[in-house]
Amino acid sequence: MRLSRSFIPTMKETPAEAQITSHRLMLRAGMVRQTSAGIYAWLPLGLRVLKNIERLVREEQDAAGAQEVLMPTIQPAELWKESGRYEDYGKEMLRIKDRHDRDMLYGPTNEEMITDLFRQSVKSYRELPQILYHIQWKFRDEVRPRFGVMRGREFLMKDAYSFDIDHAGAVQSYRKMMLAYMRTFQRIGLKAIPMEADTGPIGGDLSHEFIILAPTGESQVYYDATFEEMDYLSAGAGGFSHESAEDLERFFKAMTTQYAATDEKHDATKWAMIDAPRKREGRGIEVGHIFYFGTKYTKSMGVRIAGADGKPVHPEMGSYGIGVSRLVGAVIEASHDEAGIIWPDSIAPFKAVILNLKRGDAACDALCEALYAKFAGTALYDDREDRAGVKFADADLMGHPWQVVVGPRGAAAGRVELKRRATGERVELTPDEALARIG
RNA sequence: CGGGGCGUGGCGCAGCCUGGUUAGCGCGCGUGUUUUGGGUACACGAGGCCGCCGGUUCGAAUCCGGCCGCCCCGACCA
Repeated sequence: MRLSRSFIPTMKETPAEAQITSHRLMLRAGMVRQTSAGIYAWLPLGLRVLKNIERLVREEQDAAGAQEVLMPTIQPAELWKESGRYEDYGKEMLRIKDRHDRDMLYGPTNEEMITDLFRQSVKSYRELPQILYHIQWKFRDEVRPRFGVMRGREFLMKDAYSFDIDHAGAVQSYRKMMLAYMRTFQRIGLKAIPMEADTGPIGGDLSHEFIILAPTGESQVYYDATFEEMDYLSAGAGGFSHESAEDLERFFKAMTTQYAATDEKHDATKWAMIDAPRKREGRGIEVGHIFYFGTKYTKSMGVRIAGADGKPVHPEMGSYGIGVSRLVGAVIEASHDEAGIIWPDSIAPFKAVILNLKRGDAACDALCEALYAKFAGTALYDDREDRAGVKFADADLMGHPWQVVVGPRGAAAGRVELKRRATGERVELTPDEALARIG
């Protein structure tokens, strides 16, 4: 994309409504614009990041054996009346009426709907286990939306639902999802820690929230450094496979025996027993939450399937959420500096930005065009007629992992400068060397 | 939902208390000159229902009332 032709409205100053870092940077970098309290429009740069996170989440869900579906945003109230949550959910649920005066709602979550879909088709234990997920916009009419996309009323969420014939199977599904989550967060470039959580309105008796560390987090968290040292992506010895019950068991044990707690569940006595150098504490942002809730919905909604002995059984369920749009803000909270955002390579909107420091200079223009063509759409080309300083500042602000700086001096000699955003390190290279380095 | 604050060109703000010419400043935007590796300088220019409705007044951005919107702190949440 050529910056001169793009819709990426960067700003030098921060709009007054934005207080926390990620919100300020997202507005300044031209990623989003607010349309109402807690409701945002995603502009090209922000949407690219959102899509990248969505892609990683999808890949890991698929790898764990979950199947993607897409449920509607608007749901009939009947399903919620059936489960009993139509009354329980309160004002957070946006209730609407259609032209026939039927009660509808904008989905805040999808347990009821997925359970309805399941009961329509699944009749036998032979068809289990099943894990279904979708990535869809949700609406929760928060009393007080804040922190930009991290606490919006409308948000993009990946929610998965597992169906198993018995408790043992449900636990297995739960562990699979937990592993998928740790892999997902690692790929996004985050250190996420699973912490035991209350189950809240969704109900159930086994639940973990996934928390990443960032100074602006909403709650105080404590955990053992072991979590940071683990590699959830490696396949060999020490790694974990979704397919192996032993691996999942070992993985789950590792996740639940090391100390990790939010301030609500913090146990000062246990904490005191941990070696000081292994203690990690700070503010945390919740980026995912998983629940096992057994037969809560299959009972209330009358779901029965044939068990092995031919007798009817209520399947056991779990649900698994990742705040996809929240992650965009959360990553920025965890990865930025004075100058702006620092994108992890895996979710960056562009691999690199090409800075043409002197548009109109034949050597610069030619070199930039050649580079831009080689990137084949994966780089942003700053071809604006602005001063070098403006381009440097915007490049840092937008946070591209690599900056390929093309100035008249270097261009004449066939050289460019490659800057790594995260470290600030710069090297002079030939264009081909730079391309190879970026990969 | 309790407490606090704010709404003035795209962004950041001043003006309001003490009503009175064409509503001002910085940034950004346009044109030109200048500068040419970290938000250059100068000149000229475009751009405003002063959140909305009503009231007071000869006269309202300014005073009064109502409404709407947004932000922050707290209680609550992916």
